[in-house]
Amino acid sequence: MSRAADIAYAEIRGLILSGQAPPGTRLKEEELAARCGVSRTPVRDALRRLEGELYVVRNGSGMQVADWRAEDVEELFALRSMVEAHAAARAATRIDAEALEELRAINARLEAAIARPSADIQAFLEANRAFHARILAAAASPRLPAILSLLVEQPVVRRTAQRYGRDALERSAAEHAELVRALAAHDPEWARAVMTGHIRRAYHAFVDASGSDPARAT
Amino acid sequence: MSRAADIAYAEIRGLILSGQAPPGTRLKEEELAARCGVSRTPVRDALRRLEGELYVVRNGSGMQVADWRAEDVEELFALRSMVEAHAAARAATRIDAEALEELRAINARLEAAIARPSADIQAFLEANRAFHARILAAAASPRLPAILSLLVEQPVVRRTAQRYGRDALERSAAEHAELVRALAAHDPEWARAVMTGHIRRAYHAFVDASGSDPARAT
DNA sequence: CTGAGCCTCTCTGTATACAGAAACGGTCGC
DNA sequence: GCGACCGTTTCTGTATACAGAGAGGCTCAG
Repeated sequence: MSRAADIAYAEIRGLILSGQAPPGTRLKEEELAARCGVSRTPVRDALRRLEGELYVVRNGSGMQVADWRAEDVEELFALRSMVEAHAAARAATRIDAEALEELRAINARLEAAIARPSADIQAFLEANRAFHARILAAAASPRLPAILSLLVEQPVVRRTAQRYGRDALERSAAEHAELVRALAAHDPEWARAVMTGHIRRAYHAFVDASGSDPARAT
Repeated sequence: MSRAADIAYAEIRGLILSGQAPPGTRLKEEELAARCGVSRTPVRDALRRLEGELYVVRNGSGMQVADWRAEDVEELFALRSMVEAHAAARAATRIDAEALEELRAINARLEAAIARPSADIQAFLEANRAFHARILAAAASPRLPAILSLLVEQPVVRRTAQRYGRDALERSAAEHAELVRALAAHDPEWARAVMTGHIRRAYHAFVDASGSDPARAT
C-alpha cells in the first residue's frame, strides 16, 4: 500500500497503544503530520482507518483517543469469545493437514518461549497472535478478521500475558494443543468449547491482573 | 458531520446497493467526484469508510466493489444471529420502561404497515430497521453497532422482506412482540432465543427467496 | 466582580496541483 | 503472425492552499 499513510497509521496507533496519547487526547492533524514527517492528507487517511477500528472517536469536529478502559471489559471478552469460538468451530470443518501442522509448529514455538527459565513474554505474545491468526485464516470467512480487529485490543492481551504466572502460560499452551486436537478431529463443537474456555480464562486472568495492579484499575 | 463527504458516501453506497455499480466494478475517484459534484478529497474519505465497512475492497492500487454475493450467506446470517442475539440478551438486563414503550410503538407502526391490503414493504423495512436499532441502543455496547454494520447488508434484508408473504410479515411482527415481552421480563436467555430464531427464520426466508428467483441466484 | 458579546485564532473540511506508478496500446523485431 | 519492449495515458498518492466553523480569550458594560 501507500508509504506515508502507513507511516502515519503506525505512528498514531503506536502513540495510542503505548499510552503516550492517553484516552481523551485530542488528535490534531497538523501536529500528527509534523510528528510523522508527512502532510495532513495521509494523516487524515490514517485517522479514518483508526476511527473505523474504534481507536479514535469523533467528538463534533475533531478526533480524540477512544477510552476503551471505560468500556465494559466483560462485554468485550464476551463478544471476543463468541466470535473466536465461532471461528474455531468453522475452522474445524474446513482445516486441512497443512494448516494443522502449522498450528502445531506455532504452538511449539510458544512452548519453547515459555520453557526458558525466564519466560520470553514477547515471543509468547507473537506465537499466540500467530496461532489465533492461523485459526482465523482457516475459518475462511471474509468478515471475521474485520470483526475481530474491533474486539482484540492488543494492550489488553499484553497486560494479561504479562501478569501470567508460569502455570497460566503453560495452561495457554495446553489449551492450544487441545484446540489443535479438536480441529484435527474436525469437531466444531469441541473446538468452540475449547476456544470459549480459552478466552474466558484470559478474561479472568485480565480481571485478576487489573485488580492486583492499582495503577491500572479502571 | 461534513457535507460533501456525506454526499459522496451516500452516493457511492447507493451506487453499490442499487446494483448500478455491480461487484468488481473499479471505482475511480475522479469519476465519482464528478458524479457527486465534489472534489476527490471527500470521495477518498467516503471510500475509506466504505472500505472499513467492506463495501469496497482494494486490489493493488484502486478500489473495486466487493462481491458479497460470493460470500457464504449462511455464515453471514450465523454471525448476525449470534451478535444480534447477544445484543438482545444484553438489552434485556438493561432496558428501561421508556425504551420498551418505544419498541411497542415501533412495532405498532410495523403492524400497521403490513395490515393494509397491499402491505407497505417500505414502511415495514423502516420500522424493522428502527426496531433492531432500538434494541441495539438499549444494549449500550459501543462496539456492537460497528460489528453489526459489518454484518447487515441492507440489500439482503430488502430482498428477504420483498419475498415475504403476508404470513411471514405477520410472523415477523409477532416475533418482535415476543421479543418485547422477553425484554420486559428482563430475561436475557429468553431474549437471546427469540432473536436467534427471528434471524434464522429470516435466513431461511432469504434462501427460499433466492432459490425461487433465478435472476438472483448466486 | 461577573457575565455577555465580540473578536481572533486555530483546526477541520474541501479543493486543487503535482509526482510517481501502473496499465494500456502501439510499434518494432523476430 | 506473435511477442516483447517502450511510450503514453490515466489513476492514485501526496502536498499545499483556502474557506468556514468552532472554541477560547479579551474587553466592556452592568
